[in-house]
Amino acid sequence: MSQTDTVSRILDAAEVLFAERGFTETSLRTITTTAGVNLAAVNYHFGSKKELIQAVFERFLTPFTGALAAELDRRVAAGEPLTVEGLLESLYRVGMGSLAEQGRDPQRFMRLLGLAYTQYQGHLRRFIVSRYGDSYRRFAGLLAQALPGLDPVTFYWRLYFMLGATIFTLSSYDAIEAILREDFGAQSSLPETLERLVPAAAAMLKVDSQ
Amino acid sequence: MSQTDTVSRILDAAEVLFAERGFTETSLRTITTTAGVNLAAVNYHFGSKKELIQAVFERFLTPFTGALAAELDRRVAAGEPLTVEGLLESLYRVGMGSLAEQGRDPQRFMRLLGLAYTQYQGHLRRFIVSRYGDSYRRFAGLLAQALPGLDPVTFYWRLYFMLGATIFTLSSYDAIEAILREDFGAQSSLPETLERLVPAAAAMLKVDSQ
DNA sequence: GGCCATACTAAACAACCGTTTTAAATGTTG
DNA sequence: CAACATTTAAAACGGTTGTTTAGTATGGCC
Repeated sequence: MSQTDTVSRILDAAEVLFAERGFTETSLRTITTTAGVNLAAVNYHFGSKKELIQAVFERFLTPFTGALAAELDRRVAAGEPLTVEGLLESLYRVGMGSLAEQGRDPQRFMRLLGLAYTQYQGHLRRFIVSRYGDSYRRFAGLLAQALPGLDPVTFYWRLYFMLGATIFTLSSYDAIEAILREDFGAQSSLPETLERLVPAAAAMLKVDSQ
Repeated sequence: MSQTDTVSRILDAAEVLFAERGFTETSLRTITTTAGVNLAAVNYHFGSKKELIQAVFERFLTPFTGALAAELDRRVAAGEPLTVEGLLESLYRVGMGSLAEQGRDPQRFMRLLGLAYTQYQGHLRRFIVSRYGDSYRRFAGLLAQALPGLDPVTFYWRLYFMLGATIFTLSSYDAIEAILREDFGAQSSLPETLERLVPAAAAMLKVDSQ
């Protein structure tokens, strides 16, 4: 078993288990046994549990923000007008695509993003902000440009409303979908849900202040 | 020290600490020492940590859903037309009021609600659904009536979008407010934020499907 | 005062946690 | 093949967790 094998087996198991139960609720022993590696391997390869958590986020946020930057570059270079709906579509499409092509589950990362906000892990928030703050600010800036005349404070509150609706809904996607399927017999796919989310989120961002 | 004293001191401490750090990250020893009671008191009065968590939720959800029911009754009895904005205002006003009058912090309960969704505590979700599911369904039903012609599946997805925006934003209210205050020097109160949230959430619910 | 149920306390319990240590195995390079 | 650095392995470390036990105090009632 080569090093990269052990490392990625740990990351794979940690990713799934963290998304399922959270960080504190997942022990290194659970991770290493489901990964089929020795307990001490985590501390050997990652140093500590904190650094393992950060590595899990790094592995999906780096390709994601990279793909988003490329997509935004492409649109800007092509001179396409950047509308609110267009930007949201880019965000969601890249989020789905950059993960799906690795055969990984988009909902899982939404759950992880939700945990990063909710859980009591100061180091994680600091890590994400310092590492990916620029990507966030660029997207937010373009979105603000697509909403001229909106005062900045209102814009940022609505940006958080939008993030909340997105992260919260998609991180519970499987549970919500199961409820709706049971109550209405109508099953909906993740792309369909995103097609519902784009106009709804756009309407929230664009509504005239009372 | 009377029984109710010890019980409510434990609940007070647990409420604050749970909201701050989550359930697993808060030990019974931390709770009991900040409450100034003996460690064994939790198991004596509540049975287990799980039941303490449920008791914390019961103490604020029961008055909240009660006040919401009364408010909805009042509006229905008065023959007031129930608009989307009106229902959201009722929801938020009751949420603020029923807690503020007890001198408790509304954001704290939003954080707890957010945790109930995010954290890996199956018993909690089951407890809340079985205990307060009726209140939820009544509010959702009235909101659906205020949105005639909207197909049910789309309505429910948007309801979750709205819940996500609300819970997510308000549970991180203090952090978001601090960021905006630093970047724009404009400080906003919780009522002001809810005034921004009502039209934004209403617009999301009401937007014509593409 | 004597009795009894309720409430509290101190101490110990077994189980689990993240991490470290020490040693064995493996792979790489001269 | 020998020497070396890297990786894996088993075992133990000290510390913390939720819970239980056994004993003490407290307050009301006959």
